[in-house]
Amino acid sequence: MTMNIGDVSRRSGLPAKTIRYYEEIGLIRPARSPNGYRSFRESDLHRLAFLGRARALGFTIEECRALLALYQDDGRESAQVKQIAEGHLARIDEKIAQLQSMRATLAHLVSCCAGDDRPDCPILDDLSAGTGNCHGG
Amino acid sequence: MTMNIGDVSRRSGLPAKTIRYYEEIGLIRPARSPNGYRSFRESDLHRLAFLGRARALGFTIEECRALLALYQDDGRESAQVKQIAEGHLARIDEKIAQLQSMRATLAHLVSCCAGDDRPDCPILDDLSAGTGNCHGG
DNA sequence: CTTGACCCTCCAGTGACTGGAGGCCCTATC
DNA sequence: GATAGGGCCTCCAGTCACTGGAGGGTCAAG
Repeated sequence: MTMNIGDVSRRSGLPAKTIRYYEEIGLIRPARSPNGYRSFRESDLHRLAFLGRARALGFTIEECRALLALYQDDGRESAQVKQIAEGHLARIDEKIAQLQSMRATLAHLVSCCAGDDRPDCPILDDLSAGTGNCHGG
Repeated sequence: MTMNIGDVSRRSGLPAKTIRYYEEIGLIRPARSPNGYRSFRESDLHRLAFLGRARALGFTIEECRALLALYQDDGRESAQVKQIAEGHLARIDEKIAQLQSMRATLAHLVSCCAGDDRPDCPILDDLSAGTGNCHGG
């Protein structure tokens, strides 16, 4: 009927530690067996799976909390959900842009570095001087 | 001749807190004035600028430590530097791929959501069921 | 002599877990 | 009845790279 933490861990793919943590911060409220063990129902598992997917999409814990609340709320407006998702999407785009900028600089420096047994290194030169370019420039 | 922390902060662009932290973890070793203030030389500032640029490229603190050590080491081989940079580049590529995958899923879901005052929401449907698709395919 | 800007140390918090110590519960086996 | 094992519990500490704040000393100007 109900499951122990190991069962929901296997079925949700979330580590038991993470599930305990989610309870601690109030994302789930599993019942307790007389022996003190957490006792999960299917609805708890469903909630955990929801959380696992939302986290896998990169939503923060607080966004997950908000999404869960909207999910439970029959009077929600889909605009509220969309707003959270769009905000997150914008954050992702920012991060991608930042990483791509790093990547470009770094790839250029790497391509300039001989990578042999001599000490000359355009990577260190750039970090040292901040010129931002090497021979291939 | 020497600078206080506020000066190097302005000239390096790093917050004073960060500079103190870098000292605490042994990345820099500024001298001290009789009054207890940190007393930075140009060489300290140079080191901090190096750190700032390396961090801006996303290197971890430990990688920065290794890069600084190589920078100081006349007997280095550029291959050592290149290896660190290539490792970091690979990590960046991984992160970009992961973010782009998230982005694709999320953008699709967002495009499927009406974002109006009705409760129906393909984003929540997906998080709830994990189907990974909505009407638009 | 006071104001204000600057500097100091130490402690706590961030996000989202993760690892580990120390100990209880339950089933199976000898 | 003792023991071995696996699973569960709580609580504390650590991760990464800072960041914020309390509480207090230092210094130049007016």
